[in-house]
Amino acid sequence: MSEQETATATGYDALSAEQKWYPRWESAGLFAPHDDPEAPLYTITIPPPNITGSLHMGHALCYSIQDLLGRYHRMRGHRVLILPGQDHAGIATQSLVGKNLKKQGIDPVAIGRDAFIEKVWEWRHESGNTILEQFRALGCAFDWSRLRFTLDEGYTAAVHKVFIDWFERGLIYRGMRVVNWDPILKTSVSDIETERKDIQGKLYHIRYPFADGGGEVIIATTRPETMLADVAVAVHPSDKRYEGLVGKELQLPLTDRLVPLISDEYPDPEFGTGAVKITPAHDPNDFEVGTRHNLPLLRMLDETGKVTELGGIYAGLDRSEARKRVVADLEEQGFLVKIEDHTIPILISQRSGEIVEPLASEQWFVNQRTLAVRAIQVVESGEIEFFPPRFKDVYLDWMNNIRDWCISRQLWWGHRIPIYYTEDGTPFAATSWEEAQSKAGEAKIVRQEDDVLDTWFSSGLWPFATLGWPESTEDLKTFYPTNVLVTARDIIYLWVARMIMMGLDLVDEIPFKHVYIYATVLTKDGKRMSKSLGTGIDPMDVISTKGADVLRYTLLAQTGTNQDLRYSEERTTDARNFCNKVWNASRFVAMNLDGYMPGSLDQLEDFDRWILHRLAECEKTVSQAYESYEMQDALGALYRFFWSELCDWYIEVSKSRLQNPETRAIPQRVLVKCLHDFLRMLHPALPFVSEEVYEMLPIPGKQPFLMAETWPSDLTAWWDPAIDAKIENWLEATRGLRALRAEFGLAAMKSIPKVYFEGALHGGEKVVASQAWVQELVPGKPDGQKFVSTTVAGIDFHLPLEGVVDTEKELTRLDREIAKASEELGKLNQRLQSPAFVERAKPEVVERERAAAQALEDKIAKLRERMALFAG
RNA sequence: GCGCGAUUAGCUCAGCGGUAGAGCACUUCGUUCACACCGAAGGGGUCACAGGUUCAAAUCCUGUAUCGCGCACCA
Repeated sequence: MSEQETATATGYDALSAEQKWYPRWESAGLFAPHDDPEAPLYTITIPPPNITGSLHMGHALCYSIQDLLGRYHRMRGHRVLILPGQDHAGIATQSLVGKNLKKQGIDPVAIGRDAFIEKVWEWRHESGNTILEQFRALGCAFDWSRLRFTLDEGYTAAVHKVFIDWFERGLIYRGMRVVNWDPILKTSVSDIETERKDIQGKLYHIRYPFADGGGEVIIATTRPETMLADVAVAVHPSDKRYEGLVGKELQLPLTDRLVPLISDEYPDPEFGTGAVKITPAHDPNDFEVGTRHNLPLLRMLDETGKVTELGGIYAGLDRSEARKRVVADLEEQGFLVKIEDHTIPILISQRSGEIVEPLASEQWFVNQRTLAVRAIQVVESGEIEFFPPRFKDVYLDWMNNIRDWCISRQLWWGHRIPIYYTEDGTPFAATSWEEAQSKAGEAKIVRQEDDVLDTWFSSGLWPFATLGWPESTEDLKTFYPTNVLVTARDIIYLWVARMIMMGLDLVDEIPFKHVYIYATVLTKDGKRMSKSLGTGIDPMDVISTKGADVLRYTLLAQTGTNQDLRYSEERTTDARNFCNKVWNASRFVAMNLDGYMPGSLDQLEDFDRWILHRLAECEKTVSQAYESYEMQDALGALYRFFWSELCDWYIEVSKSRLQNPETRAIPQRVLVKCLHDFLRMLHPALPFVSEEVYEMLPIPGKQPFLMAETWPSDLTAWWDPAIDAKIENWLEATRGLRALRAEFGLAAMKSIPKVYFEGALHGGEKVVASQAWVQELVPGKPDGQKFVSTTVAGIDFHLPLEGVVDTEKELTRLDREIAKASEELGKLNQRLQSPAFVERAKPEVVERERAAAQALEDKIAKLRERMALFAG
């Protein structure tokens, strides 16, 4: 499709409007919190995007929501702080800069740690702010004066303090554990940096003979090469097949090692032969078995994925080559029993694309068990609330089964672990070499720990370290705890849980009251957007061609407590049309304000009261929706109010009043009020178009910016269900009459002279006549003319037709109507004739059904009468 | 294997105990002085399936199926 985006003279030009407002808001100082100490507070510390990041659809949604919440609460008069910042993103940044250097022919390893880190800072200053600029384009009203970075000075001090504190409390320890090892990046990686995948692999069955020559045990493995580091074979204590054999020694093939047959709960007797080779250094389960049985820890792979000295003749081979050779040799020497096809689950490292190797290595850990206790409590008690609530269980489930957290990474970019070692390897935690030395006393400090901390360790401090913790700053005292954390569901464990634990432990208060988990943005086919498949849509393309409001509307109008939403091109058209409608209708109002005088809203007509009632209804829905993270309900209500109520009816009905200087004052005031309030309610979602329209209207008490306006507060006074019912009746009558016209080919808006009616319109004659394009609506029945009729909302309309009425056509129409009404009546009567219904249903329901049945009977009778007339 | 979500008009979704709704798409009509990025009218659904509760079920309960998402296991 050729998207000819040429704006017509009457079309809203989003792009130029959007460029205009952001700098104006910013220079007016609207992004920082005001300093009224009496005002309620509203704080969000935004999830810090990676410095390597650029805006994707998930971000666009996440930060639009936060901007919406900020703008909404700002209009509510709250003291709003939306604090932005960035994460240093250890692995992502290090591998990106490393790659860049290699492209320039520089070997990152060769230049050394300090020079490399300098290069990273250079990159960070030149290119690390992309996403912050994109937030501005999206319209995010964040307080840039408080921008934080997880590696800035104060933040680093906070990280050190936590580490030292926890180390000295014994919560942090160093130990040998099996971790996810990326052999390309040569570092441990967290679960979130890996992807689970099932691949078609093999299951190798290998014979391990007993050392005494008496028989054998057959084990099965998917990674045969790891046998080089086997230290035992385990069987389940209840497994009868191995009774009496436990304790005997097995000759480990291809080596000269003997390993014991041990008994442990871990093997599943149902699987394979029930015997499992135990390789503690290369499998987390085996590691635990090894610990239980005090088995040695042998490593047959080094940190680059090559076979170690332990592997003897295989030493130096790559892990995949080693597998081939081991299998070949096993086969040749008669140890290989069989090879089966087997689906095996593997972990792929996101950064390198390499298969993650479970590998034992020295790492630093946090024991989270004691930290978890309060973190569980505050969620169970509801002090912290999840939206949607179902994520509470997800969180609690993980917290209740919490494990130790591996916080060390073998990288250069990040917070270097503040541990210093003496000659004999004793670690001291300190903020500096000097401090460590003084803690060590006599012993001499000889080196600092090389590893850096997991990025989540520092981002876990985000809600308070950004506010100045550990210093007792004004910001910390004022803005902590924050109100809400808006984030994606895949980091509930890695980040949300950590912030809660850290906040409670370090600041002694919850970090936020609400956790809102937003929906995943999918493609129009409901698939995950994928960079490699090219199915991702760049939100910046949408912003630069259609505008940020369009992007925001498309996303926000589909999000609430759902878990996915589908992004599609078609929907951006809806958004554009809506912006255009808002702009055009407002322009129409602006053009019809000749002689406009602000003033009180008295001497209102029914229609004025009706639209004000609908406005009040709209406000109620919108504020409730904004408060409960149901953005789609808010946008739906705004759309309906504006398009289907204000434009389709109120403006149309008011046109004649607006043309007359005698009658125009009131509709002018009502229109200005409706637009004023509507724009205020729309602003949090679509800040640009609302601001642009606000500018062109002569609003009483107008502020320099819509953004600085307050939320409409006087609307409950206009609540009027009686008027609503009355007007709804007129509208229904109008629609019925229009339909009748259309049925007989009388084009819409083409005026016809006279229509008769029977029944009560309660003063709606003029409105119905004008909106159904009838010059005169007269009571009674036409005399001596051919006419057609309809009954709607309890009123009969008779439409005289000049010339010859198509008798056939009219009879068919009446017949169809009778059939329809009869069918409905049948259903109602069936219900009403059932004694159970009449006795047990609520009286008002029975009454309503009775009335409906009566109305249908009347209608059918009239239709029959007309048929008789026509037939005769 | 366990858990969570989804299943309603061609598409995207709302409704969550009282006669099936919206937007888009579709059909017909309309160059009307805010808007054709518009207006009017209209067609289109056994609410995944099977049981149950109830006077009444898209809506509550129990299963089943399909899709998606987690968690655990996988030698």
